[in-house]
Amino acid sequence: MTKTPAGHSEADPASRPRRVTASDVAKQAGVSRSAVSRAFDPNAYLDRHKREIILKTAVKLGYRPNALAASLQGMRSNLVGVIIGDMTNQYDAEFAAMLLSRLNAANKWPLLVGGSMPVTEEAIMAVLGYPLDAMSVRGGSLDAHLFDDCAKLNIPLIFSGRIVDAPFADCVCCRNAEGTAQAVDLLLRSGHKGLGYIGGPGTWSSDRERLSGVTSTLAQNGLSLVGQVQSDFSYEGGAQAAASLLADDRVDGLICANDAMALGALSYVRNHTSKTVPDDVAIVGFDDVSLASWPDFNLTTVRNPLGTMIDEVLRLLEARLADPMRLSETVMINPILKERGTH
Amino acid sequence: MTKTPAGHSEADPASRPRRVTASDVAKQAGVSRSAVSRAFDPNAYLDRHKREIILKTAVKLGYRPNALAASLQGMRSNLVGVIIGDMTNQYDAEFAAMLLSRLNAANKWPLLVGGSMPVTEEAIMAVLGYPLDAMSVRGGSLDAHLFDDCAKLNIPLIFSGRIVDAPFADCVCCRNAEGTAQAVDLLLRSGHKGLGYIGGPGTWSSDRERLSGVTSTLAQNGLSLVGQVQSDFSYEGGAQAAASLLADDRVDGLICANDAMALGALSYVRNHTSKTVPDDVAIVGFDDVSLASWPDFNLTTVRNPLGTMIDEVLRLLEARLADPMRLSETVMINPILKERGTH
DNA sequence: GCACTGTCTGCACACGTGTTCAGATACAGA
DNA sequence: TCTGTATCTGAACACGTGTGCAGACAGTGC
Repeated sequence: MTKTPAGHSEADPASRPRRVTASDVAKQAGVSRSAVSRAFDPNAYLDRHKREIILKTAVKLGYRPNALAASLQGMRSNLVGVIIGDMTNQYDAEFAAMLLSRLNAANKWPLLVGGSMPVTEEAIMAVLGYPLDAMSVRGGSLDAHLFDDCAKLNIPLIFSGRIVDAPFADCVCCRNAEGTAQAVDLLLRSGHKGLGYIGGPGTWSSDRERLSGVTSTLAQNGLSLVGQVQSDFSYEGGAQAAASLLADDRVDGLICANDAMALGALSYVRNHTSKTVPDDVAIVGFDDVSLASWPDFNLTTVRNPLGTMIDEVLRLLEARLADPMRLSETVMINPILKERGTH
Repeated sequence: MTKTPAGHSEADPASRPRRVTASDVAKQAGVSRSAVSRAFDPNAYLDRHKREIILKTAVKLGYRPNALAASLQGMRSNLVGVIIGDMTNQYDAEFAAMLLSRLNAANKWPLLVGGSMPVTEEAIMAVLGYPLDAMSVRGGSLDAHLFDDCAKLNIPLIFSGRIVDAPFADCVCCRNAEGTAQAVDLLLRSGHKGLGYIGGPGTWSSDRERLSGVTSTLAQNGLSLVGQVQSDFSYEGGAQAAASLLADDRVDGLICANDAMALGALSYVRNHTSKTVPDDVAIVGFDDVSLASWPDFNLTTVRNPLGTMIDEVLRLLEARLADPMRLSETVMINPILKERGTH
């Protein structure tokens, strides 16, 4: 751990584990460090010729202002924390892909928490150690005291797929109940009255909303669910749930809380029963992931509009950064029924 | 832009857009700022009682040491740049999901570039403005001068899915040619001799290697490709390519450079021809994404072992951080043929 | 009492940057 | 020559943190 300061020996640049600094550029170009700093600000007074020299030596040395040091001066860090659920889930992966590239395009740099494992609180705490401009939280369930921590650190929160009532927290969410209500209406119209529901674990509010859209619409028609299973949002889980629900011969329609489970159910019916879709069993999903429109599945589903969702997330983010004191805003997005071949 | 310093008025914490700082905690707890700093270092001398008080007020105020300010002192930033290709691609999404959560588990925080759009050079330059400990690059094609920039900034690079010869750059890559060679062998053994190849744009080395594995193995058997198409690694592209190749009746086997295209090809054969798989046409993919094993597809494919790949990426990362001067290491990973139902 | 050790503390510096501030230079107008 | 203005410059500060350093204090052995 000798930690040699390496004495600025220009001879062997590889032996210097330091980052190139503005002082290095200044020394090399024969100007003051302030001048280097000014060279990167188009509005600062600086001799045109001198600026040219500085920028040229900066390129030569590979200098790049340390964004972190800059953020100490009260500048924006342009870092945005992004808490992603389970990217092995199709919809979350598509959401992440789009959100991340949109953030990049807006010159914001996502610091990611999550991926395939459940997000731990230590992970969130660790990432709060960085001076984030904001944090985007996708679905999931987080302890409420996290909000307090973020509030104390002045880090605004933007939720998607979940409504949270907290100051300086904005939300964008799908009208889940309306979506599943439309799905039920569709199945009733196409003559399927023995409906089974494949839901998630019920821990997320959006999950519960989707269920309530089903039950209330059935109730309006004087009906109720024939069967109901809590599953795990996965393809395999959907297949298992379908197996259990279809053991009851009255079931001639399955409403699923997401597409992955709907695809699993569809696969189960095709490969493990003698029934046909949609004549014997209708299946409707939720989300409209790209797979749903593949001819192999051609799944009827409720579209949870990804683009609109992310447009709103970014709009809310910009608005919050522009005015940190603005009132919380919640945007509700209308789902769109996509009628394909499974109803 | 009045930029009020907000005069430390404890009355209205919401009007103070500053982050809670070690000095704030020190003032509140009646100790010196150094003591606060030491309270977070378990090995530092500090009165046990005093440490307790400090940690308690830190929690109350929501204090969290600014990791960025700490990184100025020569500490690791624990930030790792991650350049992801196209996460709407199945394999890349699975790769990203696993890599990101593994990084989290290792207390490294991924700063993401990319997602669904091609990665721009400006984006990479911008993210190099942060004091990254390292950068992980997945496949794709990046300008060589990027390597120079990283070298000048002392940011080690770790490539996956691509071999790059540069100092302080480590690589982990699949033996692509061997993988497609196994696939060709399999098809020849099962009696398919009229092979067509669906490749990528040919800009990535791994893409070219997969092709060469096909052609060389065919040559060893005195054969050659009946047809060949350059596509775009997508499901739709695969379907189109299959349509074009199968116009030639001699073609009774398709080797695809990735699973997405193989699934597209499979779908085309099923839905737009009278041929059956695998009797009339055999199809083999590459990667073994989770969809490939779904009963709906049951795709024979060459497994590009994700877990092993990422294990190695993390091992190389740790090794490089432990010894920045170590020689470049390239790890080659053996693909595994997964025989399912399409050959 | 003296020397020594182990524990504890605050001051002061360093890190790399943006920006203020006072001063310098050059040039125009009177 | 003097005043004023526009352009330019470097020193100095601030940001929030970790840590070296010197000193303080208490306890122990002689």
